[in-house]
Amino acid sequence: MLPSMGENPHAEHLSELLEGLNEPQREAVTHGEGPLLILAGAGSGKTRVLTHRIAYLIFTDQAQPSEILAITFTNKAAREMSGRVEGLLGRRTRGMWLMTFHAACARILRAEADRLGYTRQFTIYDQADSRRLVRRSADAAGVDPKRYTPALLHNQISAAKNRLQAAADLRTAASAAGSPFAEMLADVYELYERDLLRMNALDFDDLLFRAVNLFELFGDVRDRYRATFRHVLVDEYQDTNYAQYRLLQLLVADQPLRAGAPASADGDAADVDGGAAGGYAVSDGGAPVSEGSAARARERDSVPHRNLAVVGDDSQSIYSFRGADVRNILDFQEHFPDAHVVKLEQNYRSTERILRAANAVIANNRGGIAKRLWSELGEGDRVHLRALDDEHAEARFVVGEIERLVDEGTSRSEIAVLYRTNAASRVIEDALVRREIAYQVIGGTKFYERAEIKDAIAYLTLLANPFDVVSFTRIVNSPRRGIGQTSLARVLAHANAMDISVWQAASEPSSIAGLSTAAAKALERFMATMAELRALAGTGAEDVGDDEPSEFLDVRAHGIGELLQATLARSGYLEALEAERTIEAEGRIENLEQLVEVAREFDLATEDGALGDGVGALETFLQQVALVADADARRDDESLITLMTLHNAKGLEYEVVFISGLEDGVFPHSRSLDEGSLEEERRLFYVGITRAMRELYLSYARRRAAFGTPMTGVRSRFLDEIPADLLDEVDSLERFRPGLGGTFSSREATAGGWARAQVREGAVASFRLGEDVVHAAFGEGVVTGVEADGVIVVRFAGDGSERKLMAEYAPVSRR
DNA sequence: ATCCTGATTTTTTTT
DNA sequence: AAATCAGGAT
Repeated sequence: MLPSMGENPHAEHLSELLEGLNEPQREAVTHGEGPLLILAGAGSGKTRVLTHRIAYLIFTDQAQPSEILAITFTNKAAREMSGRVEGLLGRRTRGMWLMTFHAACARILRAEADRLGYTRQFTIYDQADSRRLVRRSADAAGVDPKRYTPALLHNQISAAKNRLQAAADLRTAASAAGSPFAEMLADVYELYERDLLRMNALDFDDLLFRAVNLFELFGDVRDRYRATFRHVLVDEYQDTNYAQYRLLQLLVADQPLRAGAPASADGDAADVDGGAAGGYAVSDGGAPVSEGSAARARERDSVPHRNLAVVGDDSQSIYSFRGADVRNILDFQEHFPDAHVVKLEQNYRSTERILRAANAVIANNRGGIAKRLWSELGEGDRVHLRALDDEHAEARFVVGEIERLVDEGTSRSEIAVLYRTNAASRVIEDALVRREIAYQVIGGTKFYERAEIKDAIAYLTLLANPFDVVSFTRIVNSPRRGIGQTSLARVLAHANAMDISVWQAASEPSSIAGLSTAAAKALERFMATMAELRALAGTGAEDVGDDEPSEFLDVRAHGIGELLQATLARSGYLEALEAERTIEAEGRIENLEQLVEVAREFDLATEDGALGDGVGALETFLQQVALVADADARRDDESLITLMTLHNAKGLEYEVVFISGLEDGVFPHSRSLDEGSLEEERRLFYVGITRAMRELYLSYARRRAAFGTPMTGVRSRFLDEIPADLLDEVDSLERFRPGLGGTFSSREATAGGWARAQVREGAVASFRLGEDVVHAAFGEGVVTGVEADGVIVVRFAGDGSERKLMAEYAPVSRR
């Protein structure tokens, strides 16, 4: 299978490519056809292996760039990998698909939208948009929003989608189980789905779900992509969910190999929507296949090639809350019995002591694939552990230590402070500001989630997709135009009744029943502005509201930057902000200017027709904006300390790492204790530890304010899992160990933060199967399972949900 | 329709 | 402590 190096024109590249790789790395890079599982411990050079493998496939002529689909989880990772592949290949990366799951699916769906009953201008709703829509659906279904919050309902729907369950599947299951909660959920899900389709919109989960639908319903489409992507590579495979697994399955293999897939993955295919199979012309133009490779692809048959290379580390699986399933990586060899397996255990990042701490911590998890990280970087310093009086003292300690390190010559860009929840950044920020140390916070309040940015985007979105009710609702009265709740409701009702787009309904205010003259006039002015902008965007308004897919807006003539600027000016949005004359408004204006700048950059970057796929520039821009997380905006600025959550830190490395808030209830988080997902918290700790190259600082506070009220806390149980000889624990006097004469034991005191208040003292945790229990938050229930480690499974009467609880710590008792 | 005020709630983690 | 929400006044 391997071409001999002598005949290969790239021979010198090849040896260069393999130089400096260790044995298992080289094995992974040079693996030929067929499934490949790369178990890559933290810091073991997995990105290197992935990028070199891509280059190797191309140099050995096993694949053209356009035949490679490389998938990451974040845009940042995609960009990084793209840069590195370019470094190896030069310009030969053109045509390669190197992007996130969501971006790849969005691109495919844009090209094939008509097959599923959408137009190519479909909107992508982020979580906030989706939630707003769920709220409306729940409202329409008569659900009490107090009892079932839109957030809870959306989570349930999202989870269902990640399991590839459509509303109809939930309905079937609900009837079978006779659960009123499930019936209600199915109601909301149905309404939500109907609205999404009507608005020509997809939520995040739909991107995956609909892509799977597409491949399942249309074999020809699936075959086309299957033939196109001869090699599929996936990074962070431990974080894939069922939908992603299924998608890969469809791309590289024939049958679903996993038995016992959650519920009926087949039932939903028919459910996509009424119009799905309804005779849309098969589009040929949208196929993302370049001329040459298309020809080559056609020569090959569509027999699944099984060329799937996945890289991951089960010990770093930390996204189960969003549907990720570690089993995907654990069972890879069952899914692909002929898989070649490579283990990367040599770590090139951290000193020995840090790795020993990490190994010791993760050893407390059961199951998983045995790995033992080692490095040649020497012993290194011990892990620093500090106990502080409260969170302010902790922040001062962290900042003081940062000042010392910087004085000694450490670059600020080499220092990161990690915490469990976004809210925890505030105290540390305060301390940094006080000492005048520049920093950046990754994640948290996101640029693209700011109201003014979302407003601006909504304007553009409505121009592209006249069906988008969410965007319309958002901007119709922003800035204030005198179109309030009542008028808005009338417009929406009218659009609904007449079965026309909101745009069309709003364009003729006179025909809307019950609309006040003032409101009608305001609406008329608003729509005149929008029509103007739409004309500026390069399209007549005549196709708006038709069910026929409209042509893409041609903004090429002006550019999106200009369109955006015109939008902000003519809508009166900027004017309204300027009139406020507040510092806050000034900040908003600055943000908007930044967004215009982003749009201009986009215009420049796509000037040379790099857009491809025959997709409109505006759609592409909006899609790009919808799919970027703020974590991508990390700057490698020399002068900034970096603050972020542990989740955001995955994949990164720093010379010096602080992990703060190591208290039970904070980390591990109280909520995860309730749900019995302690092992995932431990993996998160493992991820945090392994970010550190040289120095690792762990800290906790004995007292910490939760919701404004101070609470006493206990140091994290995870700290006791690190062998004492690895620790440098200066504050030994105040250090507390259970059973050594402390005033409380870790059994009585518990979960920090608000959960602590719910805990009764001395509740001895022993529950039996079938016992009736009552929980402080979830109400009455019955024990349906008793697991190891004091974990019990309880089915609650209230909502029929089944939850795993830590009997010892959850506020649950016999009744 | 909009603004003000007091009450209530918030803290996982994110593509 | 801060942000969001509900209800009532303007």
